[in-house]
Amino acid sequence: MKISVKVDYACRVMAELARLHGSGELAQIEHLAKTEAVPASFLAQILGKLRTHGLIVSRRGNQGGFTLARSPEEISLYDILIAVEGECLQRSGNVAGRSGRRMKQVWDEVAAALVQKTQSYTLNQLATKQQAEMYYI
Amino acid sequence: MKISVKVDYACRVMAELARLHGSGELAQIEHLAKTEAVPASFLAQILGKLRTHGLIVSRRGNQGGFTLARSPEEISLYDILIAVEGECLQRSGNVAGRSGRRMKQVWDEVAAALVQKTQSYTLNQLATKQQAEMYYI
DNA sequence: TACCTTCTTTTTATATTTATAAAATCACCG
DNA sequence: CGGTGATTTTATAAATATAAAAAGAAGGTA
Repeated sequence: MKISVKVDYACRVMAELARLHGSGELAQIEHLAKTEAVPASFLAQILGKLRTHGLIVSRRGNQGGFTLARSPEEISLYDILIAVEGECLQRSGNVAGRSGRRMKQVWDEVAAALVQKTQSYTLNQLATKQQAEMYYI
Repeated sequence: MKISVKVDYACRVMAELARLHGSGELAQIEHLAKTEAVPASFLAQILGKLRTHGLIVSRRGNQGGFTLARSPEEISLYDILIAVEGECLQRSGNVAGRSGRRMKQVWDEVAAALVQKTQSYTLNQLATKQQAEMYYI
């Protein structure tokens, strides 16, 4: 029940893509890896997931790269979570024992709260232009 | 970002302890393992954590076993989570890159929502006597 | 005291996931 | 074509989760 660095990487990179959104330029892996401090080779796999889930689009070849598939307001933290991790707050176990069913019910309710919370954050909230500077004291 | 079987085991066993609460009897590992379908050897370790965190008390020797350290209404799902997993929704990564700080802020807010939700469930809600039967259709 | 029961701690083992890296391959553009 | 850069595949080290077992400590009892 913790946040993997993989999903954190994904969010940071998506935030950077949100900043570049609208400029018409494509961001290359190297750029994303450097500005968000993510290992480039690892990032390639993460971008693959984001792409197959339709959050970003890519173009190969010269001047290729990545860009958001839709505008930042239309992409939520939850979307990124699902793309990278599959599900959020899934139980790895089974429903057994005297309390198994009741516990599943409870976990489902807790998960629902988390879904709601993560859906309330969209990319433009994660990546306002000022934010980049705001936190350098 | 998923629920480990370990913490699910812990909650189920705590629910059973809540059912036995007040009877004056101590529950032994074997009983808990059977009624909640948890591997006994694994359970020994889990009970150790719950004990060192002050959620349950134990007695050795003949007629020994475990019982809740306080009443079911005073033990929350959050307490169990902390005892077994250490923290809830901790980020494994670091705060780096252009979006690192902002993301940490967001994760902290998401975690706060989860803390609030899990604190709202207490053991008596997880273990009402009827509940055991209620879900057998 | 001797002994049995049950918790307690530690050790060991295995499987799975996570995180990372490298290399090979494919597609696009000029 | 030729180069650039995305995409896929494969490998692997490290960490974590899960499980089993054994040795040890404590408490009660005969």
